[in-house]
Amino acid sequence: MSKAEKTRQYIVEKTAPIFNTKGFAGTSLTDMTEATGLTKGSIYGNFANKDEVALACFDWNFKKVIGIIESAMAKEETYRGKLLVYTKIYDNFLSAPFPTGGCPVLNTAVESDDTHPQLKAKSAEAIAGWKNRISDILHKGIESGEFKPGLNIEQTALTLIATIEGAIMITKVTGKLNYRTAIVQSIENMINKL
Amino acid sequence: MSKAEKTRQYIVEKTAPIFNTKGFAGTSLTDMTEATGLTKGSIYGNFANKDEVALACFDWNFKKVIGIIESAMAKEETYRGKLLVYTKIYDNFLSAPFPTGGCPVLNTAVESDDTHPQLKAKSAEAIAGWKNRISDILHKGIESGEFKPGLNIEQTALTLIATIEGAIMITKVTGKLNYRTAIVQSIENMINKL
DNA sequence: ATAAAAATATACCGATCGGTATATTATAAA
DNA sequence: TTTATAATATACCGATCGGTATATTTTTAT
Repeated sequence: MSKAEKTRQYIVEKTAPIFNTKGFAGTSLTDMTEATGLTKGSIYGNFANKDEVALACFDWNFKKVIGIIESAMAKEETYRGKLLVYTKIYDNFLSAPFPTGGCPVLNTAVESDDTHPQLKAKSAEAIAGWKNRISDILHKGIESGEFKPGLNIEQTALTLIATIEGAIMITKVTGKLNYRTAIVQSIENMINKL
Repeated sequence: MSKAEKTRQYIVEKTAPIFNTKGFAGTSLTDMTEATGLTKGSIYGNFANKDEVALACFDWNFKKVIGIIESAMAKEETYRGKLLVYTKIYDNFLSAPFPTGGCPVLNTAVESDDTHPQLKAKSAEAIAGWKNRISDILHKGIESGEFKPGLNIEQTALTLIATIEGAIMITKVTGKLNYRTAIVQSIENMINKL
């Protein structure tokens, strides 16, 4: 890894939490120089503009989430157990090692859908990938006889994602942990009925 | 209504769609003067600062949503029918007369939860009110014998809200209307099983 | 160790940011 | 119709915005 690659990585690590909390429009170059201890010249020697940093930060934040989920799923033997990872892990969604600022998909999607085509595309791609991963689990679970054969795979996957993201939004803005508990309960019920 | 009150109202009407699409940080005073045809002096003669305009705009956008839902619910005779209004109305969520930019609760909650305490408080209040309105319907529906007596009211209300908001986020960012249809289907199933 | 190349810092750009003091115009009461 | 007052426009403030040309320093390959 060259010096430039290390610095690129370092910039992303330091600024990703800022973009995920303040958003793209709310994050300034000054925020970025203060967080990294680098100068504008250094940052712009490694990235073409603010947009490129934000895009790299989204990837970084999203990969972080994926990594946490995938590694937890790997420990589960049943497909139902794998799906329940979402409810288990979600209890720590507002604390480390999850990205500071909450779910990057939710944050980025909501800010960018009318304002930033590139970030919007990345969010949409993230959701599509997430949907496919759940669909894959559901498919295998049906084949193995764990889930009912009649279930609508895509509908179930999308509903799971929608409910999880809605729960994150509600919990973060109200600060009510019992709200989270209630919704997570519903998700568990949903998964256990598959 | 005095001239000033009219102007205040006019400013809110014209800028509310901008705040709801670009967000608080993404909306500039220039956006506001261009949308209203007024000058900074005029706007700041009616509002103390940008924050106050944004807060008034949130109220305006949210009341608009409430109004649409309440009037549709009034036409329904059953409590199940009232709940199903959410699924029916949601099919038009991305078009008029809904606020430009989508659901103001979702948009404002996600942007403000780590950045703007006043807007955060308003979003949280909106969700609390929404939860109470659904809870009220569920309660009356149980009393009338329409819904099963054993159901968890708060949990059901919160799950409904979470799924609806998640669906809006997913639909807006992916642009896939069939995703919306699928999730709305799930919500309908949920309501019909109450 | 040296020289070429790459990475970083300095110093600056014009534009726009949110906000305001003051002058002008329009409103409303007498 | 006049006059006091309220509402709006003008012109400007310092600060910050995202971005860049150039100088300096640090890597890296020889």
